[in-house]
Amino acid sequence: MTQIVAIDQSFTSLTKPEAFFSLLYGAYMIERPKRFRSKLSASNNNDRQWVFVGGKERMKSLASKATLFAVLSDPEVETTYYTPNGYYRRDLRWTESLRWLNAFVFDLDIIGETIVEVLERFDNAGLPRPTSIIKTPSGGYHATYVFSKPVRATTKAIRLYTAIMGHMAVDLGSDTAAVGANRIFRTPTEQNLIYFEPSNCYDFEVFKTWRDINHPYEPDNAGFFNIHTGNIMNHPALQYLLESPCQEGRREQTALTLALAMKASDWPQERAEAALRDWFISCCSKGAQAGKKPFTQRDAVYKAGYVFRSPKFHAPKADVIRELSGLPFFYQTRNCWESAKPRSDRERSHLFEWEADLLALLKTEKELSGTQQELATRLNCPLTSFKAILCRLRADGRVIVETRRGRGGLTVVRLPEPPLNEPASDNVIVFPLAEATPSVPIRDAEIIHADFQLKRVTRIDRLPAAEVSEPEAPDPEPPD
DNA sequence: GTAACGATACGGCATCGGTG
DNA sequence: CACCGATGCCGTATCGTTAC
Repeated sequence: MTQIVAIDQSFTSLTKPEAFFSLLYGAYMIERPKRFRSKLSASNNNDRQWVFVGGKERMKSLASKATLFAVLSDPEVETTYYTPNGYYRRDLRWTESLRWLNAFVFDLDIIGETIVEVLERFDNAGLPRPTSIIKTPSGGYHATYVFSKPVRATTKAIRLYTAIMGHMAVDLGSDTAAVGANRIFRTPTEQNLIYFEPSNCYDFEVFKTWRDINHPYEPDNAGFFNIHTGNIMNHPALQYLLESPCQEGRREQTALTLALAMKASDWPQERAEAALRDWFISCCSKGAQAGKKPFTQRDAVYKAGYVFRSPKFHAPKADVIRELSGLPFFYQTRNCWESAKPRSDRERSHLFEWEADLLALLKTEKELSGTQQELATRLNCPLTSFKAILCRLRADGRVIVETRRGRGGLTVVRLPEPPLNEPASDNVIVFPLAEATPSVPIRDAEIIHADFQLKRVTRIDRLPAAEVSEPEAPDPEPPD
C-alpha cells in the first residue's frame, strides 16, 4: 500500500483511467523505463509484470506506467482491450505466463439496468462494492474488484481465483464465459468509466471468505467440473422441486431430474440417494392408480444409483426443470480451459491468417487431401508454418488430420463431426465425471456451450488432447 | 533397394520493447 | 540511436516410414 500512496502523491494530475491503472498495476509495475528508477526496484525483476493493451487480434505488451499512459493517450494506437492481470512474459499471453492476479473483472451483459441496479446485484450477492464499473458499447457493464495486494499467480492461486470468480459470476448474473485469469476486457476511458472508488480495494482473502460462506468448499468436488456446471442444486427451481409436493404422473420425471441435477452438481451418490429418500418421504405423492405399480421409496432412490452409474447421463434438461417447477431456469456451461489456442500477439505472425484460411477452406471443401507441401502451397504458406498450424488445430480438436507416411504419403484434413451422442444436447453438459481425477485433463471430452434461454448451442469445444502443461488459450472472444 | 513422402532438428534472420 | 535478449518464422538437412 505504501507504494500506492507514493504514486498518488507523485501523480497528482492523473486522469481517472490513469488512476485506475495505477491502482490496478501499482504495486508491481515500474513507473518509467528503467533509467529513471531506483536501483532497489530495478534489480527486483522477479516481481515486474507485463500487461497487454490493444485490439482483439493484436495486443501490445507494456511494462511501465509511463509507456502505458502514453499508449492510452495516443489516439493512433488501438487500446480497446486490456489484461487486468500481469504476466512475466511480454510475448505470451497465456495463463501459464501469468505473474500477478490483480483483479476480478465481471462482464455484466444486462442491458437497460442502471448503475444503481448493478450495485444492488453486488449487495444482493453479499459482495462488497466494486472498485470500478465501466459501461460497454453494447449497454452492459464491466465491474472490477482491484485487489489491495496482488496475488502471485501460482497454479493453485489461479485455480482458486477461477473457482471463486465462477461462483461470483453466477451469483452476480454476469457472463460466465468471461470467467478466468487470462481474460481481456474493455479498457477504461474517461468516457466509459462511470464508477470509480479507489478505496474499494479488497484483499483476496475477502473473496475466499465470501466463497467459504456462500459456496462451501467440498474436497470431493474440487475438480474442474464444478466450474463447468456450478452447483445447480442451489438454484431456486431445483430447490423448489426438492422441497415441494410432487403429484402423481410427475414423480418419475422429477426424481430423474433431481438425480441428474445432483450428479451435475457433483454431489456424492450417497448424498443424492439420501436426498431422494427424504424427497420421497416428505414431498412425493404416494398414491397409485388402480392396476398400476405404485411409485416407492426404492424407485426414487434407485434413480440416483441409475443416473450416477451410467456415464451417458450428465445433467438435467433445462426445459424439463422449467416445466416441472414452473420457474425460470437456465444455465450456461462454460469451459474452464478455454479452447486451447495459444494466441500470441506477434507483429510478424501470419500463422493465424493461414489458420483462418485453412478453416475457411475446410468449410467450403469439407475435406482437403494431398501432400503437406501441396496443401501448404495451396494456402500460399510455408511448409513449416503449415505443419505448425496443422499441429495446433489437431491438438485443439478443431480439425481431424490423417497422415499416411512413406511413398504415396498423404495428409487428409477435415473438420470434426458435430457430436450427436446425446439426445437434446442443447442443454446437456457433457462433462467426464467421477472416474477422472481432477488433476488430470480429460481427453477427447467435448464441452457444449449452450444458451438455454434461446435453446441453442452457441459453441462446441473439444478439450485439447494434450498434457496438463499445454498452454491455455487466452479468451477467444473478449466481451464487449 | 529406391523413390517419395512425413517428422524432426537446426540455424539464420527479423522483430519486439526495453535499455543506456 | 545502437544495442540487447528472447522468441517466432522459415528454409534446409537429415532421419524415419512405406509402397513399389
